[in-house]
Amino acid sequence: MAYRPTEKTKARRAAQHEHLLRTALAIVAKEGFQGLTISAVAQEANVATGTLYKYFDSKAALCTEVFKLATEKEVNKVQQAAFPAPTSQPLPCRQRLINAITTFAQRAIQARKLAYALIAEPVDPMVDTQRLVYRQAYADIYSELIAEGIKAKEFPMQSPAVSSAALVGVIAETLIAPLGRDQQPPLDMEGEQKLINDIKQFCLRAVTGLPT
Amino acid sequence: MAYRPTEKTKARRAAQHEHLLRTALAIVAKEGFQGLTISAVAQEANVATGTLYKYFDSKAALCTEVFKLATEKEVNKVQQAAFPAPTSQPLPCRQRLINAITTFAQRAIQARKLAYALIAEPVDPMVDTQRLVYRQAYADIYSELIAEGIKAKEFPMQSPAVSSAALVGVIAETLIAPLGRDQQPPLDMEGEQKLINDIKQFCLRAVTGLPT
DNA sequence: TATAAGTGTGAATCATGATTCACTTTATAG
DNA sequence: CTATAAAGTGAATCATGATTCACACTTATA
Repeated sequence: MAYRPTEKTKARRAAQHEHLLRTALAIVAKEGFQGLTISAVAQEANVATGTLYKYFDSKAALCTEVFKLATEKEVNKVQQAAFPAPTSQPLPCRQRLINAITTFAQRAIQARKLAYALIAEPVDPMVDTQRLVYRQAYADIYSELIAEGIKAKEFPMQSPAVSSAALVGVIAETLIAPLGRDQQPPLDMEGEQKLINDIKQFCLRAVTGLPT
Repeated sequence: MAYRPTEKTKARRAAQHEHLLRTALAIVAKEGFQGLTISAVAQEANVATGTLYKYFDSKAALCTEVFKLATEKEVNKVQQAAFPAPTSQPLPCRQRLINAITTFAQRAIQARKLAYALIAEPVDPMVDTQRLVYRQAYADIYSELIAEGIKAKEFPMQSPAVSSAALVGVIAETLIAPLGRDQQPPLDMEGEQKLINDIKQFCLRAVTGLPT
């Protein structure tokens, strides 16, 4: 009689799903969540608006998936910086903290609009919930690193939960918020290095309790 | 011939303006900017929607005024904590920093919904611009205090602009963001003190570069 | 009291953008 | 080729909430 989904059609469906998702991500990276409308995605992806709804239950669902996609990659990079594959010569926590912050900062500056969208851009509450998860993912990395540093006596006693959230706040406010809001001219290379360095020093003092 | 505004009518107009503004503020304090709609304000204030437009050019203008009203009071309190009226025995910068942070934290916990609305709630871009001003007002206080502390050799060399923004970020992320998003049960008195203390320690280490 | 200007009204209108759905097209199995 | 299920279409519909405006009511001068 009839029709039955096959490997080929399943693959096509998955490919389309990915295509739409990446199109949406590109829009967010260029214009922020403000520019992420169903019709914009449809237009950019050369499909009709209705098609989007064959792949995503709602705009909220789409936003969530976009958020996840963007998040995973970024968080992974920072995770690797904080917890590198073990080598013969293990790095001290202090150095790994520096690496994590620098990695985050540099990637954020590279894709400032995206970083702003993920961290700070005002978005509707549905997406904001997802953002909480995202920030927590970062905080968890720092939290683990700080706990390790305390145990190793590298860092003084402190609440890893509070300190890690604080670090996320520092970075969000110093680095990302000013970048994204308006069209402030981008910093030159030199100013950028100085900014990252100032942030790094602040975070180090805060976590280590030592003058830098 | 004709009509001319008089003292009495001007006063009435000013009173009405204030009444509407305070009504709007009350809504924000209770429900956040999410609940701030023209019709909600009208209803609460017992006027028609059209009346709002006799007093405010647009919703954006109303939001801006609400923001300012709420802001000024809060910023003033912190300002006073950071720069108290000079006494015979001037306080060290370190202590004034502690006072400023504590003041902010306690007021935020008192009126958590309002604090969340002002600092972190996702709002439309028009209001977000105003928020930038608000955060900057806080940052300016810290910035001046830090600069003074550096000059007095209480604090090590650092960028006051970066450190002050970082402090705002710390407070926003650790204190306010977790409070406002969902309906997390409020902390008990003890947990609250511990949280404030952890934040205080973090900030002190960051600014002074000394173990606490 | 007559006239001009200001204030208040709230239903109607707009604007934006998500969501639906009747219909067309495409892919698969017999 | 034919029947069936899925994918794609896009104009029409909904939902939300800001904004307008023709009209009624008040207040201040002459």
